[in-house]
Amino acid sequence: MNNAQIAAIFELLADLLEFQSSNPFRIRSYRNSARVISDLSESIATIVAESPQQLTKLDGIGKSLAEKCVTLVETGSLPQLDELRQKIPETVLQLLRIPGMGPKKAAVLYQELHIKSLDELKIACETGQVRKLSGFGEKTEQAILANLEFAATAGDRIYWSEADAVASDIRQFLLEGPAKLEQLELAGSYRRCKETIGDLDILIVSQEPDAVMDRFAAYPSLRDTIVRGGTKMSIRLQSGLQVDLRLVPEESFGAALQYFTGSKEHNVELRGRAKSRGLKINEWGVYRIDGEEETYIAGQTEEDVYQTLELPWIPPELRECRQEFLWAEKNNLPELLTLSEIRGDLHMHTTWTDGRASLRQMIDAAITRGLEYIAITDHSQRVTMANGLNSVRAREQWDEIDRIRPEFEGRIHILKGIECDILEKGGMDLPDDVLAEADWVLAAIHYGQKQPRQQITDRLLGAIEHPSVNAVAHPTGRLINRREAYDVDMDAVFSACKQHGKMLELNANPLRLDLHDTHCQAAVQHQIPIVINTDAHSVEGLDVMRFGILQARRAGLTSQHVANACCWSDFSAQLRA
DNA sequence: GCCGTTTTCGGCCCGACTGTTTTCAGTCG
Repeated sequence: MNNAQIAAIFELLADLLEFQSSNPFRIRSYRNSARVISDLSESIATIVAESPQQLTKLDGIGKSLAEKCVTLVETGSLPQLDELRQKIPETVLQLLRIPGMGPKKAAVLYQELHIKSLDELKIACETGQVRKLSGFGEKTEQAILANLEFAATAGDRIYWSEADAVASDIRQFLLEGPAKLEQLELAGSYRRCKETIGDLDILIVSQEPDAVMDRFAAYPSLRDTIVRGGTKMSIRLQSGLQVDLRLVPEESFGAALQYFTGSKEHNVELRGRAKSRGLKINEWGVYRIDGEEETYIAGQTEEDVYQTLELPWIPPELRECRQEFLWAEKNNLPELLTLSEIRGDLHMHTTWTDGRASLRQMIDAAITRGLEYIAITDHSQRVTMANGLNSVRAREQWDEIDRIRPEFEGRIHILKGIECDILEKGGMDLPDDVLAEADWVLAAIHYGQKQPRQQITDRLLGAIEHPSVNAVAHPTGRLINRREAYDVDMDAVFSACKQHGKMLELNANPLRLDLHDTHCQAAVQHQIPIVINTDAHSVEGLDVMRFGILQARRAGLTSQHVANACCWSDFSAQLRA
């Protein structure tokens, strides 16, 4: 049983306990542990095998949850979970996905009307049974009917890049409205630059709140208004995306921005720290508590809020309650990587295989984007679908690069590269003598992704040990929201990269973002250089670099950790070494 | 269920909005 599976079981337990209206803090413990376990780069199974007492050293995992981890690893099941499943059919959890439907209401529906699915709920609403229940009314019944269709998709998160496009559009729409806005900022997971976004949060300071909300209500792709109060309004777009808008006073803007940026876990930690100092933090500001008296002491800027806890401002990308408080306490926050620090891009395709732009077009586009060096890395022959290069064509392409290099002398350095497949049976897709002629070799798995853990791991280790390979491309193979990562022992991959001096790619494609941020952190701990590449299949594809940068920032990476943030002379020296 | 320089019990972040209620519970973020 791997970490993701254990985390999923703890999440399910939390859902089932919530449905039973168990102690909310107990539920939170399960959710916390799920988060900690899925963020962990070490495998729980390995810890259980080697030294199970280490489990309780993990933040948020105590005696009880540690025992459950051991049981799960050793038996693959959990008696407590089986018992709960006996009592509550898992399908009733669907009810919780309806906006406005929480555990209390869902439990009443299940207990009073024996409703176990969305279909049954629809019939009960249409026949007017729901309104008769205590605590329910006609409006609730109508709201359930109106929200039922969202239940199927609720919880679906969109890519950060998509959210960014929507956010920019709404921002512009609001700024162009008649109401004067003194401040406008997007908060939430969008501001933290998470891989995927559940909804958008907008904070505004304005003297004309009604006019702002009227403008918001007139947004062209609005589908309906969910709530509208004095300071808060929520809408749903036609795409299903929810957008929350909040109006805050000037003196609260920083506190609100901090609060609504989250993460929840970061805020819980922050408020705990405030409490121990006799302070209280909410979205309106920081208050000193003196008996019954509450005195506002800060809140206009985020810096002010952190300052009251003697902490420096923490970049939003780091606010996940991982290491940021430890860094901040020592005034040792990393100087996070920026796009302008990137000097090279070492993974891109051309019309020689499945790229849409020619070799020259890609080179020109890289120059336009200010890159100092690039590697042309078309697919190898195994990727037949993409017209992958065999030995002959690979050498032809490299000869072509040799021929045109002088034209670009002094403008850009071009590496003769290849994205060479790691074959299903193990080994590289091109002969050693061919690979030895390349300047830069990426090793990648495209086939046999469903193989068992040991087989995938062995294939990767074989590639890492190969003398011509420089880096592993998209090391886990996951596609966000579409395909799970293949099952691989990342600890073994890290050790092998460290031992053989190889790099790991952070693929900047917003669908991939592979390595995961926690893997990047683990790689840094192993002193493995990260190389952030676009994997561009077109000229425009080179522009996804910025998404890779955001991922790197969330991992706490600085230019020191990233190989292609080096200038050409340092990078080429590193290659020769 | 976790945690501890208020340490083995008693806390655990906090406020807005809605609908169903006559003062508040449930939900959400």
